Amino acid sequence: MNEVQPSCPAVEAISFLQEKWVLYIVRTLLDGTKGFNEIRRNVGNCNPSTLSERLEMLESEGIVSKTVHSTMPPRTSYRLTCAGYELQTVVAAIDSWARVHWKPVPTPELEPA
Amino acid sequence: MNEVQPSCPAVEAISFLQEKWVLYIVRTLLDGTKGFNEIRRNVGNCNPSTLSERLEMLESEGIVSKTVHSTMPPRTSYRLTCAGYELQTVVAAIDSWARVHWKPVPTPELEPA
DNA sequence: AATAGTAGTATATATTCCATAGTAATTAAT
DNA sequence: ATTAATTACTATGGAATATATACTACTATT
Repeated sequence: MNEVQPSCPAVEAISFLQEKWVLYIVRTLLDGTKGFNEIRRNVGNCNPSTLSERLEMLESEGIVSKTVHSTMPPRTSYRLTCAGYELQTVVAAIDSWARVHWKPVPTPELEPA
Repeated sequence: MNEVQPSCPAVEAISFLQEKWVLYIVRTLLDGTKGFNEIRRNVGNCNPSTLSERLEMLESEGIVSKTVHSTMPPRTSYRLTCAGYELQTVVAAIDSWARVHWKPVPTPELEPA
């Protein structure tokens, strides 16, 4: 049943959601419009070439929309489209799964000397 | 809010869910127990070294459990743990998002000669 | 008796990712 | 007033990751 059939919607969706940084990017944009470097930081310091490539592809997939406010000095902003915003259900599912199933590594108590 | 904080559950979860092939592997195992090559095929022909590495990590994360039935000839099976099975909510969220938002590339009609 | 299938591992190559530097102009700090 | 930091990227070369392919020893099917 859940095999990879070429044009199954879920397969296509997974194929871009699984690309490195994408879920983090979507997740942080759920908080609102942000600039390039802001995303970069919020996402955990993605390298700029990679982020640039990911954002372009998300734009072409209709998940993210980009607005250039000025070229020099550069000032741009990225936001989720409606379709992109609805990925919040996916992020929420991950989040609640993680809250239940994530066993945090126990922080070792500092032994008093 | 949704920034990458080191030990936030969602961040940890995304960090392995985003690894290549992982979502496909989980998705296909939702259908039940499967062998190595079966997963490999169902997932879209993942290369064996990569699949092996991914399955090991999913096992160590407690998402997948492995049973060796015989070593020679090799016969092994993989299945989701309870925690792994509950990732179905994530897969379901992706699936329903995709059904709504995936615009299939229109197959061009064959022109009659 | 020959063929295909099992679960991987090993190796060499291809693809992807990363750190770093650099751009020109504005703003914040000193 | 001068300096430093910040903006959005691109370019480059090196590092990490993924890939195709061959291989194993044994069984089940043809």
